[in-house]
Amino acid sequence: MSSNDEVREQKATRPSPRVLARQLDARKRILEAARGVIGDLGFAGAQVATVADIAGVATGTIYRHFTSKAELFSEVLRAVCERELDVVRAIAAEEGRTAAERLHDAVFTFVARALQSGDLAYAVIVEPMDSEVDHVRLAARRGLADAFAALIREGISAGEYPEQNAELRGAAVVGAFLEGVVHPLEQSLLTLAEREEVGEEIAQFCVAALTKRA
Amino acid sequence: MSSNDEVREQKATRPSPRVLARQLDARKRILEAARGVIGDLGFAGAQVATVADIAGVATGTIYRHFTSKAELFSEVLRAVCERELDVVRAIAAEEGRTAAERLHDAVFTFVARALQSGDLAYAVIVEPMDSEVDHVRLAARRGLADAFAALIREGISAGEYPEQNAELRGAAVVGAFLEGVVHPLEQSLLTLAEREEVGEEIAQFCVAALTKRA
DNA sequence: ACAAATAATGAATCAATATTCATTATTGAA
DNA sequence: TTCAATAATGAATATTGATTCATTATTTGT
Repeated sequence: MSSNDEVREQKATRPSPRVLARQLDARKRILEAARGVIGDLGFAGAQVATVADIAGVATGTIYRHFTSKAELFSEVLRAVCERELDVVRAIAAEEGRTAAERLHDAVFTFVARALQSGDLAYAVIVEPMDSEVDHVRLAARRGLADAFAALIREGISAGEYPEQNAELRGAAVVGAFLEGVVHPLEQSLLTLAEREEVGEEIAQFCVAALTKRA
Repeated sequence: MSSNDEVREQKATRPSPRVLARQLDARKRILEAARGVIGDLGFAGAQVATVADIAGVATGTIYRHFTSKAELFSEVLRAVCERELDVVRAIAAEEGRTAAERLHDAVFTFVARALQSGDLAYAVIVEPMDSEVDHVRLAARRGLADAFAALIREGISAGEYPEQNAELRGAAVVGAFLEGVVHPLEQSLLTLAEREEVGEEIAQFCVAALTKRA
């Protein structure tokens, strides 16, 4: 059957050699460009054509890597959120420290990092876009809330905290520090010292919130 | 000059009698319809034509009352937010109770009311729409944050709370209870008892958060 | 009741971009 | 080097729903 009379169709070019690398690179450039555009113009000013321009590819090329604008931006958002979630999880998993200490550090670190990233954090946390993209944002919040809920449960087991609704309080902790990030962002850029001051204040707020009232 | 030769243009119809009332009514119906649509379909499904249908007017009529879709929905959002803000302010201003008690009640009440309103609360708190509408949402959050910041300052003055960044913590309180509202909403409708349980948990969380750690 | 004026209507238009796809450039095997 | 196949391009198209506005219905003052 190799000498089939329909051989014409058999020619075929193999998938790729270094072309694959080039494509991978283009994909990466597109994602980077998208992240940059979100940071500079927010979701509001993020057009596919702009991203293509900055990435140095044609508009149509973006659709060879992503099925839609929403998918592209979802991917960006997911990546950003996942990195932050990993940081939080890593701190939460540190050994030899109380749950309260780790919770404090996780909040402090998240806030300080977010304040440093400036407008990108704003877009990630609150700026609306597509409902598909928004779904990613909600998932990220849920991920954070779950991580903190787990930490709270640990604290309860260890006797550091009184019995309480860990799920709900995990969500409240997330709400508190996200708003704590957005609030200063609406003013202006902060210095390192200011960022740490905000992070510390919010972290103390969250730790205290889990302690039983008199 | 009353017998001017250009009198034709002078005829004129007076502004209105009961027509004014009818217009006022239409305006109210449009706002109510818009609020209803937001509750049922969210901002996502909120089309001008749908609102017009429900209000019983033509699409074009909406533009005789509001300059744009964004203005219409901004107005709805503003009204909803203002009512809630008034409730919070009223509780914050009650006399003969500690700042902590009033703060507790304000949070409890806000959460319980929001959970009762269901999807409307969701849309008001987190669902994205127009950037103009979003501006109203942010303003409302700031309004709430300011109200709580004032309450915290009062608590500090009264010696109930230690020295702290009232601005920032006010924002954190708002973030905490808004997320506390959204979190349960993502699941299902709650009974009165459940709503109060959530409200109580979040209120305790917020009050505790303002107390200095050991 | 009539005419001038205003109000309401809703189908047609517009706008803003995401998405497509015919065309052109590149690539890989013979 | 040549050719078939794949990749990239970006101008043209499609979509979606807000907004307009010519037309029709109501009002008001005489």
